[in-house]
Amino acid sequence: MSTRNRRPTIRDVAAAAGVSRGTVSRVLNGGKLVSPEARAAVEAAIASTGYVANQHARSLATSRSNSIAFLLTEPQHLLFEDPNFSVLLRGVAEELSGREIPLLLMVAGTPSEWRQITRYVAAGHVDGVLLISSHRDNPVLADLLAHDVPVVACGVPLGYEGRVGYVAADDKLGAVTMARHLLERGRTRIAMITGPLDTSGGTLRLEGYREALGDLYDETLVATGDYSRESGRLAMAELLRRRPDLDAVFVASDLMAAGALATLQAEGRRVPDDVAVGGFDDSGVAAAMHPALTTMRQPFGRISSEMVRLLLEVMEGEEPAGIMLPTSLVKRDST
Amino acid sequence: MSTRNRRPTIRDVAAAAGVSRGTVSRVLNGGKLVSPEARAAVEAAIASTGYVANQHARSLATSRSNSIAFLLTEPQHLLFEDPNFSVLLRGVAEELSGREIPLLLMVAGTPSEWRQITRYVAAGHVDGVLLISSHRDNPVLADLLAHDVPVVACGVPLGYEGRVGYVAADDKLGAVTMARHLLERGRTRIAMITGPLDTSGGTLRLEGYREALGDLYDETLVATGDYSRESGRLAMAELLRRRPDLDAVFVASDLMAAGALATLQAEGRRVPDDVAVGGFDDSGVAAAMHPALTTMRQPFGRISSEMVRLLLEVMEGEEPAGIMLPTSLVKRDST
DNA sequence: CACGATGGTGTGCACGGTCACAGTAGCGAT
DNA sequence: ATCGCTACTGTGACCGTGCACACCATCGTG
Repeated sequence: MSTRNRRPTIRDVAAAAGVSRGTVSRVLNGGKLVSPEARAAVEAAIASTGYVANQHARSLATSRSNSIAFLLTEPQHLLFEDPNFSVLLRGVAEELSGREIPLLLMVAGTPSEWRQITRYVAAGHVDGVLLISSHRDNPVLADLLAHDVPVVACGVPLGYEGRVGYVAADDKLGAVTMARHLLERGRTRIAMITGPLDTSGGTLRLEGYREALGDLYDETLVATGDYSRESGRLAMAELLRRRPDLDAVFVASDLMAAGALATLQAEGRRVPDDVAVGGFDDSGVAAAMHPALTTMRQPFGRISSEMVRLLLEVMEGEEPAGIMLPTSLVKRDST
Repeated sequence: MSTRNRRPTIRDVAAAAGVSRGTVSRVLNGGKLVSPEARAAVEAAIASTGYVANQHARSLATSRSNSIAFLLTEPQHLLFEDPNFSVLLRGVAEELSGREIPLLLMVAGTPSEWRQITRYVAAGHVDGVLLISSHRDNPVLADLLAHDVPVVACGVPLGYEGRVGYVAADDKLGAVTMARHLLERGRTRIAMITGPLDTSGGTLRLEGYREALGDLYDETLVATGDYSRESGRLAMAELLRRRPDLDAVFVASDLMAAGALATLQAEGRRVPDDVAVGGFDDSGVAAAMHPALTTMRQPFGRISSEMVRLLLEVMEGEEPAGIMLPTSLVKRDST
């Protein structure tokens, strides 16, 4: 007399409600062609039997999985270090939890994992993909598009504009804003530590900085990092070697800014008196730094919710749109 | 002449290989009763057709989903702030990526989400659950066990020892180690900022501290936080008010230690000269703090890989085991 | 030579849904 | 009375697998 008989199926519900499977199915899928009495009976039967639809059977019949993937095509250590990923992930999970759409987390850091994931996704195991931070030479995006998989990218997808939906912060304008802010503070030898230049965020922030600086721009003021704290530390050291006279630095991520700040302080530069430091992201570390970091806030909450919304639209057959969200300057103590 | 006909099925493969569906199925599932020629033919056919098994059909037939869930039963903002979660998540994803087992991320911070998730999991949509940080009053664990869902918890599951598998760092011994380290440094008025006391990590670290202090223990030296940076800041302020004479503080997480450090510095206490600070976790912020934080390293990599290994075992029908992993003291500049 | 093992293979059914289609009842209009 | 229309309901086929079972050679053995 175990209660571990069998999960109730749609047939059990139909029997309990005195209707047919078809009617139960219609109730489940919100069809309008159901009489009020039948609907009530079915709903009562569902409650009394404790019925929960079998997603696998449903997927088999409809060939839709009703799930989406959060795909990270970065070496794993970046998920580990960069807080932005987890912030995005959180936003997406939150946005999705109300909609009963399961979220699959996929991390593919190596070419062999790229192939594996592509195969898996192309096989129809997920209905759509939220693609995070794809470098330009990464073939995953092209493969997904070739298989008609709905994709929404985070950040402008270099080389695929118009063919794939995306949500991005306005990196260029943000960089312009920060650079102008530093100029207004009276700084004239403003260095920059960029992100990887094969990503849209990396290049666009550099572009904005360059544009805002105008004649003050000089390539000896620019060093490149990879968004890790350590790379910020190294890039700052390199910049100080090349341009000991610099009086400000715009760092393309808060985490790199933390590294840069450590270098500056180790070298005895006072921040912001000797060198002003501006970051990008407004991640958790920004406010906790000493001095607290002036930075450009990215609207991560909106980015993730818009990504989800857009992906669902694309999955419905809409044309992929591109959404650009504004960043905002958060003034603290480092500038 | 579109290539968008239809995904190849096991029948297509069978036809291409000149064998029956059954034989293809046997090859796919590693059955031994297949002749070498048939196996070779099937493998060639799989390659030429680009066949990928339909997971939904397979799950329907076997009533196993071949996926596991990473279930976070915390208010969402903690995922946002606490870096340990993402470190664990990364470890789990890494461990799983080699095994072709998809990982579902579920976040359930409210009672209504708990019910929803429980329903979903109990309906058989995942084969097992990695449960992260369940507070004692959380009914999710009990519900999952009641539905015979294989579960492995992170940290000792208070009240369920023996009934559910778990992987934990040795919190108590770690706390003893840190407390002794502070004693060896000659400190005698050692305060503690604990984690939430309805979690095993929270109580066990307090126990270890208390045991190591012996006669030096005094309840005015203890304040409670919730693992957030802000709570560390507040708890430290409270401790300084109660015991301005304290000369060391053991903080139950690095993030809270960062908050505590900020308070200490704001109050003009020199670290470590006036007050030594010890953390717990060895998360990314520890080495980046000023001064760099002495802390207990938790073996997150091993924790996540052992959790996965253990869960797979339980899913195979093994009895749930408990695994305790050692922590290690990382001496830096704050003690 | 009959026989039972043994290794290999093909086939029907079940898994739990969805969906197209056929069917029915009620009702107003012709 | 017949017809067509509308609102609803039931049914069978099908989605792509795995699995139990039946079957078929082959071969060594008594």
